[in-house]
Amino acid sequence: MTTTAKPILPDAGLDAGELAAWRGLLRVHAAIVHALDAELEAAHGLPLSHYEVLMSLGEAPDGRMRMCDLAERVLLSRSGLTRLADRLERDGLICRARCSIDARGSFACLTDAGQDTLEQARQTHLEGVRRHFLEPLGQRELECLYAAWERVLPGAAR
Amino acid sequence: MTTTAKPILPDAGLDAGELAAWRGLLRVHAAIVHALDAELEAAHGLPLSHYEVLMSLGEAPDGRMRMCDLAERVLLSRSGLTRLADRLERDGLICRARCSIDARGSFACLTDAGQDTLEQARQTHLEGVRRHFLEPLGQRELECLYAAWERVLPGAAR
DNA sequence: GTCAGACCCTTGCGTACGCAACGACGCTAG
DNA sequence: CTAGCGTCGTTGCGTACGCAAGGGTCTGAC
Repeated sequence: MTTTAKPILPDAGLDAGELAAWRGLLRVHAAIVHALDAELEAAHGLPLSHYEVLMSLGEAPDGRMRMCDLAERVLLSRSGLTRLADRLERDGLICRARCSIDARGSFACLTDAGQDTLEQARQTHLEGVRRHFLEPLGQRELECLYAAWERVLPGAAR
Repeated sequence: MTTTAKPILPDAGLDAGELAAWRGLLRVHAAIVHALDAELEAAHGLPLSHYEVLMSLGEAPDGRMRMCDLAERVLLSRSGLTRLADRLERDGLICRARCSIDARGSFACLTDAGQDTLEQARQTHLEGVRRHFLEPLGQRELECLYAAWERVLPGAAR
């Protein structure tokens, strides 16, 4: 508390402020992700994980991305993304395309249906992020969060 | 839709600062949780989810908690906790006790082995939380994070 | 040319989780 | 007492994920 640094014992527990910052991260993350997922599912039958893929593709040039880049973007393992892409392909929201330059790789491409779904779901998702996360925070907190992320994981927010 | 705050288009995307705050939350959470889990597993063969149960019990009076309270504490569904408790019981780290007051309920209780494991793993976990999360942040950022959590999810940090 | 090693995506397998349903039990009203 | 409803923990079932292994492909050294 009074100590900004730590002349504390090596195995000292966390003080109240540290604990609050840490537990808050876990609880806020869990609560918001759960709420966003539920809202997206209720409004469009689309899980958050699906939306995140569509959104990533929507932001990418030509609406397509290499599978390995996409996996990194949506915080999934490659095998995890393979199966998520399988589901999205089955639903007609994306399609795969062989990469002409590197025959090892393949692209995930947004289909027209995927684009439509993305545009509809986008409203719900943005509104949810604003309501659950951004609106309660002021400009000061937002800047402070960004600064914190940059210190903890440089480049995490791009 | 009728934007309460901003005079932006109804479907306006997030600006750079908002996006950074939001994406940072997702990425920082994923990175830290993954790192903590890997370190705990490497050092003690204990997944983070197991540790969180032991820690919660260790903080509770008499080292025991009702299953439903414990589930809420570790951010799991009741069924999820039932099976997690099964694994911990099989490993001898906790045991179940019938609740004499309410015969519907049961307690999860820390065993001696569970206490030992907790004490060993505690060092690793605290050190990880400090190194990955607390140390990069200054006192100012910590307080700001706490304030942010309190606005987003009052009481989230207790 | 070709061979070793790295990379990309997929697949087999094991595991962890949530939802819904269930039985056991507590609580309250009548 | 007992009927009705809510709560507690568990279980069946379906699903999502990661790790490790595998086949196809690229690259660079020789």
